[in-house]
Amino acid sequence: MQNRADPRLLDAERLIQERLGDRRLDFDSMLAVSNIYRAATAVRRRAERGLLAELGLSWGGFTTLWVLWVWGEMQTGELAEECDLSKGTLTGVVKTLEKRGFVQRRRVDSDRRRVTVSLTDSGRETIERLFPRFNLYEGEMVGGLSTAEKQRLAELLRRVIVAASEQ
Amino acid sequence: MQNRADPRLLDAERLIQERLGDRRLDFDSMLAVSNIYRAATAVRRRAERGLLAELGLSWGGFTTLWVLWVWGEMQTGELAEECDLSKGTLTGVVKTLEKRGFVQRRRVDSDRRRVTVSLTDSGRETIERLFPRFNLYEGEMVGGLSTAEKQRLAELLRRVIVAASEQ
DNA sequence: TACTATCCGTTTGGTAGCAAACGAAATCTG
DNA sequence: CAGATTTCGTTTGCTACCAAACGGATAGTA
Repeated sequence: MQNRADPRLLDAERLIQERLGDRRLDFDSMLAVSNIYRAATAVRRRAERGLLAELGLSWGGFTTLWVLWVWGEMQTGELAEECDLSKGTLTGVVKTLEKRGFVQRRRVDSDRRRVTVSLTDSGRETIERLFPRFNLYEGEMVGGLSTAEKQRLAELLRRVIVAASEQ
Repeated sequence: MQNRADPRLLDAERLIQERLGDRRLDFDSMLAVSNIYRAATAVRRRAERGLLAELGLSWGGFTTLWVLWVWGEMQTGELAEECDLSKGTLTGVVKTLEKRGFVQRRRVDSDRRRVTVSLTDSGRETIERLFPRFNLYEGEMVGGLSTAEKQRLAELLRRVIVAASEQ
């Protein structure tokens, strides 16, 4: 365990250590997990406020456009999984994107339970204009890390994703 | 850039590389950021479904109880910042926790704009019983990592938090 | 004192997000 | 082919979450 006064820790982390220093708990895991969550929130907020708000897009809306751009027309279920959203949530997100004219729904003739979603021309233009800027934001947010560190970070997180997704 | 067929990548990462391999973009940053977000979602969902749902607590509700446990009675504004929530959101979360009998509000006499929040006995019992189990979950979710790797992960994320929180 | 500006927590209006229930469509079984 | 089961996407009911507007309270200024 690191020293309580370690200047590399965030203020909150130091305070927690002061308050709970004598309790028996897994500090390393706690700090790793809570920093994952804090980093995700910070990243999302920065992108939403600085970039996505211009177009009235939420993080989920942006992700959906991005996935459709990369994968092309998809069925709703697949799309939800790829966007890491429940299918119920995706219905709402797609509805919002449809209202904005970015995507369109199409019922599948061969199986009329199914619905596919695809980008409209406007949606494609939007994501093609937006993504390079988004990618610049991503670069800024991890800009303090070297290439090797970014890859290391991604790799460590990949293992957390796998472990946390089990069961 | 890593090889497209690199088996260490998640399926989605491979597909994205296949689709966008010839576009000019910052892949390392993209993978780092998107894995931060995916890991946070996975971690949150696992904790909510496996543990917090028992008590009808959301992630935000749990965080609030935890912060109050560590810091003691706090003013609303401070509490919101520490929980990484907007003050409007915190009002709602505290309202829910109050309904469940876990926290109580108190108006400050010396400045009647202010309100403090503190744990009730029931809230304290709840968090004291819950946190060790939560900490075990945290340990499982990063269980594939060595102690040094957990610390490394936390440290890398710390730098992302700082960079993404600027401005 | 009055008048302004600032500071706080809450409210408002909106989207996001989930689990569970639902209805329509397809598939399986006998 | 009829009835049961499974598989889809949507709807429902709820909490969470934010930004911005709001209203009461305090502090600053003349």
